[in-house]
Amino acid sequence: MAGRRVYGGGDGGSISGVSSNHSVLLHNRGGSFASEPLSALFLSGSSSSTSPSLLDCSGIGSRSMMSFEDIRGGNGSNRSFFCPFDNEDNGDEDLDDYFHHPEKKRRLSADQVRFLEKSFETENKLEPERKVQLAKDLGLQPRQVAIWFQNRRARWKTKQLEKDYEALQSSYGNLKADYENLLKEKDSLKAEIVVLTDKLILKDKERSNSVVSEDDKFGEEPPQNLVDEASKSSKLGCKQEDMSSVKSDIFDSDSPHYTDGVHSSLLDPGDSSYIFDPDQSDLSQDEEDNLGKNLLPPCIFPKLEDVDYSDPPTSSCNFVFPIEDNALWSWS
DNA sequence: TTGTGTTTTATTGCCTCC
DNA sequence: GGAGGCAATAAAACACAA
Repeated sequence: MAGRRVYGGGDGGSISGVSSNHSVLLHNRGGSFASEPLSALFLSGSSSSTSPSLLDCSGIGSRSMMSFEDIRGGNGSNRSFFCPFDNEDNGDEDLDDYFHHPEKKRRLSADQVRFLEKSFETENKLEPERKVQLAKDLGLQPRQVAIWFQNRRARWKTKQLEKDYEALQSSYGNLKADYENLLKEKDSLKAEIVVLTDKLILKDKERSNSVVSEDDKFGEEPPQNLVDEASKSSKLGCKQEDMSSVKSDIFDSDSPHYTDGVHSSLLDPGDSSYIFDPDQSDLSQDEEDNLGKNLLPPCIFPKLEDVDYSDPPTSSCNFVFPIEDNALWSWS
């Protein structure tokens, strides 16, 4: 490890300047290598009032450490970390095994893990005193306790990220459903507009016809006041810039507003201009001209006297659109 | 039994804090 | 500058299907 971290010293263990994991394991399992303070630490472990009873591994002598009583009931792989030679029948074999394969890892016993888990639930950070105490109680090196907590925190973080991801995913699903509902609503409102527009065009034609027949009564030239009124009406209804702002998104279901599925402007209730932004129109100039001149002739708008302007419209059926800075509202 | 994927234990290097 | 945390990673242990 290139001398970066010296295991043991600060953690209560002692590895006499040898810092590889290999050496740590030698110390753990072969107590004869342990320095005096480390031996004292582990041999005093059974005095802890909070720990389950910790056993000295008889038959191993100074090399043996302690373990939970019930850990010993497990299979070979569940032997106590510090008491790997508790099977008297093959003790020598194990001993031999350890000194020839000192790098072998041993998993913590189920009870040790339970104990650590409980401790982790209480507090997922480990103060030095607590670390030493836990190590004492479990018959582990403080360093091992620290590593366990570190790995446990990493696992916890991963799980937390998974939870957060699921929450975000479900939130996204809800937003998407809302968005799709809004799109449907928008489509139906557009259809409604088309129907009403047709009706108005029809009505206007009828009215024109009646005007023409009235004209017939007075000769070929219409009276000047009617010409003026028609001209005024035309200006009111078809100011080109007003019309483009009205038409662009009404007739544009593929507006760039919606290119990414969830558009911030759409979702932002503070952005009242999102529906009628003229810059967002993707119609050609010809189409726009047609919309301005033909599709929405001046007469599709009700005459001023036919509309109640006392309250701003809340329904799209009014033909006056509930938008801020709408030129239609600046007529009066 | 063996191959393979997953979990657990441990190391390394970098970073921050005191 | 040392201690400790974290991310990335290695490697042993384990689980399990074929």
